[in-house]
Amino acid sequence: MSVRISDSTVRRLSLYLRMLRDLREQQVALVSSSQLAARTGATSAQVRKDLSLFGSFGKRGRGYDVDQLAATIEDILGLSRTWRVGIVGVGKIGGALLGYADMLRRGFEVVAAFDTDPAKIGRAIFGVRVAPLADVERVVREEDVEIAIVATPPDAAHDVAQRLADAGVGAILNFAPIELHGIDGVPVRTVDVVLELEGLSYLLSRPPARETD
Amino acid sequence: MSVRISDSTVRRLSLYLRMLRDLREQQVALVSSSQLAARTGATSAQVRKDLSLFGSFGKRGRGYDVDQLAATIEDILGLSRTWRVGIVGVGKIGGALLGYADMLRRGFEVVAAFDTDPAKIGRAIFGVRVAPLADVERVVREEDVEIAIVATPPDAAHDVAQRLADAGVGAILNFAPIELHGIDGVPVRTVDVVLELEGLSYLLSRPPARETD
DNA sequence: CTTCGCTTGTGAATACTTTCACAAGCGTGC
DNA sequence: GCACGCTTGTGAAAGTATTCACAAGCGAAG
Repeated sequence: MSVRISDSTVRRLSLYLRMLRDLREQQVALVSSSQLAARTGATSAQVRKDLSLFGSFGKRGRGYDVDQLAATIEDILGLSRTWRVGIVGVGKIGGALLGYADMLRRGFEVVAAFDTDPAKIGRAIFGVRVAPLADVERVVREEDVEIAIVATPPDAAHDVAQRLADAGVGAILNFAPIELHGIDGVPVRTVDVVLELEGLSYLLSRPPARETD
Repeated sequence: MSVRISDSTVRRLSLYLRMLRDLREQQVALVSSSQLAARTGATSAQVRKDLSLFGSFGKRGRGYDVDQLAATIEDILGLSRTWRVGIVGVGKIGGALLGYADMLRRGFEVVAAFDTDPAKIGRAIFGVRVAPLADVERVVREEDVEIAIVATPPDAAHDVAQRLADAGVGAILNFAPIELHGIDGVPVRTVDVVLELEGLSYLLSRPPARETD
């Protein structure tokens, strides 16, 4: 039965879920696909198609039950639990992520942090003690780190990612400006701020699309 | 002549460019589409197709001239110049971006920063003086901010983005965990760390794809 | 000057995503 | 219990993106 679900569908599911949680908080009971679409930048047909890939959750003529749909998407995305996250590299970006309260609120708890800088090792930052990178294998095992965030300089990133994969981490979120691939069978996603800026640069450099053309 | 260029193509062009700049530094003169593909996670056919959208830059039998192709892609992406960037919200993430040296090295200079916190206003962080958010219109004009980074709490983000657009900013990179749309004709990209983590959570929650299935 | 190895550029084919459009169905009101 | 307004679920159509596969062409070697 299981179809391959595209990345963009998963991304949209996250957005739907975020909106559903808001609605849940506001005690709204029902929501239609077009309401979901309006605030997530999708179309109503897309919302329905996305959801239909996993089952039939709505009531014709009424819409979707907010509580139930939220719970369903949480299940689909694996968000009915808290994930244990480790951060490698407690520099500017790694440090900012360590203290990013939204992560914990949304189900990702930072349980370990690593660095090579002796000035940082041993200190606790936002309640997490920074361990030496050398101990990464042991700490990943002991703390049961499931998802790792790589926030090292680019030249260290590939090596670190491979060590994390070998140590048993299940997925990696990479902030180093380098393409990480061929890391075992561990999925890697890269967040690259400058890449995003370059995309905007491209748009700004095009002759602005005028109506009359 | 101008075709619509997809987002993914632009993204890949950025990756090619990054690799070409490395090669340029190492004095490599020529590169083939398959070499470009290998380190960027694309296929060689895709590299050639991407480039062919803009013209014919290679030499059959030899590959692409590194210097010339780098310059061409820089032109396409609008990266032969430095862009003036403003950051709104000097919290953990905004502050980290302020000091992110890679941005400047790759052509994005932070020329303005804003916050509402009186403790931060007036202080210079990484050489940039923090202005009160109230002055955003004036400072954007005076400093000629072309691209703005929104790193405010989510409930302030939409408002801030609209003010930036009205003040003449040409593009927005949003770090607030909220979908920003309907901001005039100004392109907006959102970087959402938790969204990426949720995507990984989905992958980790699927029954691992085995060969024998 | 010709052959050979290699690589580009690109139509055609395939795969994937999104949009369309409408029958099916739910619940309210009469 | 019937009709009506509204919304889902979904095949089919349209639109995009990627991969295939090969002729065209470059340069080196002989």
